[in-house]
Amino acid sequence: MFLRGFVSGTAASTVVFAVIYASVNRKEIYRESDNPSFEDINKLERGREILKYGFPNRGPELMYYTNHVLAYDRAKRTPVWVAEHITAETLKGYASRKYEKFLPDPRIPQMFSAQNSDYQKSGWSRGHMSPAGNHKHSQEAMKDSFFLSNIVPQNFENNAGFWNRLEMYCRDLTKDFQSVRIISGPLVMPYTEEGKKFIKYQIIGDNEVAVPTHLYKIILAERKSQPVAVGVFVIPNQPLDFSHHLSKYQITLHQLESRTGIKFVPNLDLSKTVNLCDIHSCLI
DNA sequence: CTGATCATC
DNA sequence: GATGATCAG
Repeated sequence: MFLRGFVSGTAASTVVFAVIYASVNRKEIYRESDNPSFEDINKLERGREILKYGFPNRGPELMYYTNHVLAYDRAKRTPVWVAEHITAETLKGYASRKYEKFLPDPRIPQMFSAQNSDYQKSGWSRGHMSPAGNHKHSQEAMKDSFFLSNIVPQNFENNAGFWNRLEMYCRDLTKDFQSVRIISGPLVMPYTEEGKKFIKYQIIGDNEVAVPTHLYKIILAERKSQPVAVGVFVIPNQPLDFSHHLSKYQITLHQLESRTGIKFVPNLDLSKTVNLCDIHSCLI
């Protein structure tokens, strides 16, 4: 079974603590800024003068929806990451995707937003990060999931196949765990050429939506209010044979952090290679 | 479940 | 262009 290797992985516990401590750490930062020193006040006032007429604010603010939260990448016109929380209860219901269609997110300024026309005839399908199937308890929640802010250009066969199986696996986890939290997103991985590293990715449509080279999911399950299992998946955005072993697709926590914007605890060893699961045994 | 596409109004 | 039926993995 999937679960065995899943729970026992050493990287698993590392990421559990990383996710949990991230929020604690932010509170400490806020506490410091509540009581700034004189030097900090001088910097703040000087900074306000420097930035008097504005500045390019590229820090993605969190966007909250009925049943998911995301950070949006205005340059790539895709989410940076999408977070969700599912339980056996929230997966029940009769909400259906037949009532919904993909729409540009009205909360994203048009010049930074993807349009359906970008995807049509691009060769890439519109792939949910927070899946429609995770919002069956609420038609409104499902409607939110069809905003293009939750969508990434994804290989069609991968979307209907391997990625779909991974989403099904996440839902299955709620049978064994009281609660499952999932962070999903697109990833552009570098390649090496003549000893140098490069990043290259396709852009589609008039709005130049970025096609990721990979997709990832970070899964944290919970039992008796304790996180007891976690998995990190990084899979290429291409047709995948279910029987193929993905051990070669390894990634360090540092790479994951720098490419996704997800923040891990400061004292974590980010050079540690994440132990990717043996997908073959996972999904059967 | 995951999607696109085509006929129809 | 919107909608619903149909098709495919």
